[in-house]
Amino acid sequence: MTAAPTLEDVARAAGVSRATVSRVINGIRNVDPAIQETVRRAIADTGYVPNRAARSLVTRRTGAIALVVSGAGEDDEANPFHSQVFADPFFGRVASGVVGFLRPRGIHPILMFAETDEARTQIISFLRQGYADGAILVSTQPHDPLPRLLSEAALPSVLFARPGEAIPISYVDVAHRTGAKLAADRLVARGCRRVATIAGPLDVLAAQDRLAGFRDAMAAHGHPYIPCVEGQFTYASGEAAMERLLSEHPGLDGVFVANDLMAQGALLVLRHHGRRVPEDVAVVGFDDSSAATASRPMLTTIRHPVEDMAAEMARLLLEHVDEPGRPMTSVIFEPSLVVRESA
Amino acid sequence: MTAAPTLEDVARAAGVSRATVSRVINGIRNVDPAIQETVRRAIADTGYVPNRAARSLVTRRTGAIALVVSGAGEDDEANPFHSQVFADPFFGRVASGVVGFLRPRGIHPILMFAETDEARTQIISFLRQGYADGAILVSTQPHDPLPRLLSEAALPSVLFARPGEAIPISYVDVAHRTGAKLAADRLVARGCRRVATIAGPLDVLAAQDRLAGFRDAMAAHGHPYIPCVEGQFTYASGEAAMERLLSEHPGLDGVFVANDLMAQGALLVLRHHGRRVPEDVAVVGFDDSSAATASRPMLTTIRHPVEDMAAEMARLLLEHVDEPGRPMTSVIFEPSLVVRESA
DNA sequence: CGGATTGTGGAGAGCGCTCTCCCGTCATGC
DNA sequence: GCATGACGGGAGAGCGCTCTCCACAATCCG
Repeated sequence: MTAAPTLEDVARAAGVSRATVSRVINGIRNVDPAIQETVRRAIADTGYVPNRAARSLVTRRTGAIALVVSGAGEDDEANPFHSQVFADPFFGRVASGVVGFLRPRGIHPILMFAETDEARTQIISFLRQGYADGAILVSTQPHDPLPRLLSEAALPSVLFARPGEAIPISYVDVAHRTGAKLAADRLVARGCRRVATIAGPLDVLAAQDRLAGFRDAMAAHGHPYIPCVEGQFTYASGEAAMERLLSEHPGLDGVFVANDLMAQGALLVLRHHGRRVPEDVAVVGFDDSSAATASRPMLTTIRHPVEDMAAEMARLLLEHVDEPGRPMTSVIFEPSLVVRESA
Repeated sequence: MTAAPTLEDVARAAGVSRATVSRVINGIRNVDPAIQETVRRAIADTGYVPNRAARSLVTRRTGAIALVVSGAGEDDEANPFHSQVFADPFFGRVASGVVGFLRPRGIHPILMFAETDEARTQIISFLRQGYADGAILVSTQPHDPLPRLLSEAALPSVLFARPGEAIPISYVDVAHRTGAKLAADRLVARGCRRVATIAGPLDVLAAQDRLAGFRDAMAAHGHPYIPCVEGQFTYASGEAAMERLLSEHPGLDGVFVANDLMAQGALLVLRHHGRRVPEDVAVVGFDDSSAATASRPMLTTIRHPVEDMAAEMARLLLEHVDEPGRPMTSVIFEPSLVVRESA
């Protein structure tokens, strides 16, 4: 195999200078149409393909972006973090949204996983080396250090969900309060009178917002006091919270659970106590995750427009890459109610 | 923000030449330990990170590889190809296997989708530009042109499954005949005496091998004639094939179906005809896809070691990248029987 | 009609790195 | 003793591209 043709070769074939060929390729400045035509033919004849490394070297752009999934799953040999991520339909929706936006623009995402501090450091180093121009970060961990690291390294990046600490970084999020209100409206519309809620860990912003939103909406419906038990967004904590709620408020007829996983646990406990769902107790979850359709009865829940949010992340990121000085932005999306069986 | 430090800066700080710093970083040739130490300190002090573009330019390596999913799904606005891919657990297993191998080596895959000829051409162009050193290709389409394009462009690549045409390209595959034999053994062991099979489209190699392997194994068990109906690997074709089989051989008591999707269709038809599975008719599928656990009764099926296969693809690819002249290789994996409810 | 302005192409300087030479310094062997 | 070679370091030539600067021609305006 002979060496790949370079700009120089094309220029020689077309009888022009290297600069002119570059201009034609990049469509920068005006070039005489006749010369353009000659150059294009020369490119086709030589089978020229621009060398990305050389271009990157001078433009300081790679034309690639990283899709980073950060979190702290129980990472072990048999079931590593990345495998858990792929098994989660949420990630599929994010990736699909990102790809949908980036692909028409000729950009392909680089997949990275950050489940340990070492991995996170490595990712920052990779980005600084210029493997990608920026990062789209999906964090499954409440106090992820990666947003801060990205921000400090001044790497263009966009997060899914508002960061826990106040970090100058762009993000997209869902209107948690509106979602909680949808849940409240649904429960009230079904005629629930004694409503309680299982909140997420209250050091997580999303959990705070969902609780506050739910309480506000219920208050507006004339229910100023809503019993609440805090959970940890896990299945087991959902069970425990439901047990407690049931023992303290045996007469309840409606529960808003701050995520589907806990709701799934709550459903099980309700059944053990002989409560029928939704006849005796209506349950509304949050997230529309796979747990929502996996549980019996299937969960009525609040759905994020994940694909749209992911596409918006990609759009924001490209803006930041193109215009480094640009101020940080956040875009909030409206969730919707998905009615299934549980409420 | 000041400009990122370069090798030159580090060299100056350490009081050595650029070449020496480069040698320390790349661990090439011997460098005096004292000088090494000085250089390392200088690197830490300056916060130096090598520039990938510059390195790529001279080494002609990117240190990145592409994970390409090619196919021809019904791609439309509402449900684009990439979204179908992410929804498929098979892809998740492949990606997970690839990532598991590549990540410890500091390599992150670039995700690419090729569902149209245009996309395929673009991918070849991307690879030729040096976005990645090679490609891992998972093709969901029997007569995919991409393997040939990759081979012709002399791009290091490894396929999942043997290509339809004879193309000089490395691949990993599963021993379809062995898998079919496992199915035959299972049916015979359950006492099935009147066994039939639903094959895949016989222009697909895998389908041919599964059929041939099944017939050979059944012949060895003393059943030289096995009725067969050809399907298209789709749910609907599985239904149609089962209908036909049942009408032509109403007394059958065992079916080997060449993939799970068709088996799922077959199961439904058997139920409609009042046959109990597995009591009246035992059914064995192939692939251990999500359809296997989604169907009722759950399918006994043949499982590929997908993660291992994917990791092997990555390993082979890196070999090809490191040693361009290396002959094409194929690695065949042994499938296993997963016993569930249907047989 | 002259000077200013605009439009178009070429020359050439790097971008930051690797890697081939080359040179000086020792240890080695006859 | 000196030729020989091994070893460790420096000098510098590019890798292929973009982009600034410059030259030149054509157009414009007063």
